[in-house]
Amino acid sequence: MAIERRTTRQKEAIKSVLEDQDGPLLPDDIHRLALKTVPSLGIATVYRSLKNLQEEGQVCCVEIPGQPPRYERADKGHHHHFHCRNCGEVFDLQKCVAGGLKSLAPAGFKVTDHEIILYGLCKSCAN
Amino acid sequence: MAIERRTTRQKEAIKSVLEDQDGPLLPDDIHRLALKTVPSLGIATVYRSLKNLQEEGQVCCVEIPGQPPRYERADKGHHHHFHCRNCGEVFDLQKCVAGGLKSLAPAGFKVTDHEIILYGLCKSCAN
DNA sequence: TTGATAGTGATTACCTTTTATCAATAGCTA
DNA sequence: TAGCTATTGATAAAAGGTAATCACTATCAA
Repeated sequence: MAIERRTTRQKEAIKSVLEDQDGPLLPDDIHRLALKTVPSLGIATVYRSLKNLQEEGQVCCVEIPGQPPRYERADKGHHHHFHCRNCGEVFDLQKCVAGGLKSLAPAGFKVTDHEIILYGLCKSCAN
Repeated sequence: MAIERRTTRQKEAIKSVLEDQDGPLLPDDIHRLALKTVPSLGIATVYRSLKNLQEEGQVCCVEIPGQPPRYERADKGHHHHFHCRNCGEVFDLQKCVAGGLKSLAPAGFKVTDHEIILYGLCKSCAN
């Protein structure tokens, strides 16, 4: 039988952080932000909750090459990311130029999926 | 003063593997392949050599999200990669549709660089 | 050929992120 | 409210990849 789920301040705080997010966050960022609501929150609970939220399909994982996984709400639809080389923050991009991408693959290859990451300087770091 | 570099069977074997490569390889792959030439080759030497070759600009690092770094020759020019979800192998793509990518970034952001990764099934795994 | 020393290989240590442990706490149902 | 048990938090420990150590080997200039 499925395990009974209980509502806790910790889970609510973590979900709230993810709902307010502007781009994908590191577990540590989520921890730091949720501590404002639940000062006793442990990092283990953050990892546990992220795992559960992922299984429930509420949260998805964003991976930037060479970096640990970040997490964001799963209801944002298809989009990609911008990684600032100065401050390290990751931002969502609004549109996707997926058209033409499949033509990049060699003959016989089946493309199901793609990832685009832009690098550079974010607005704050560019000035 | 710069450290004197010596030519060794180990380094030659590793360079040879990288020259024959068809796509980026994991340190472990390089080790396994180079063992055919130098049966005593240790993994530490592979890491050391890759570091040196990178510093010398002969080799560059390819990172696929959620995976350890792979290495390939640095003389291939700008290109991207295809990652097979079945066998895990990474293949080079020939062309790049970088045009229009910069328009994805929000106003004020400075794009210097980009990464495109296609996912799916390679020729062998697709049939 | 020889000697100084760069390179090697086996191993251990390391680093960072993530998971397991376990006693204590706190939701929730009856 | 009581009691069962899911959840928590602190901590230890795992996992994975990479770098450091160190005695030994092998390259290369003289």
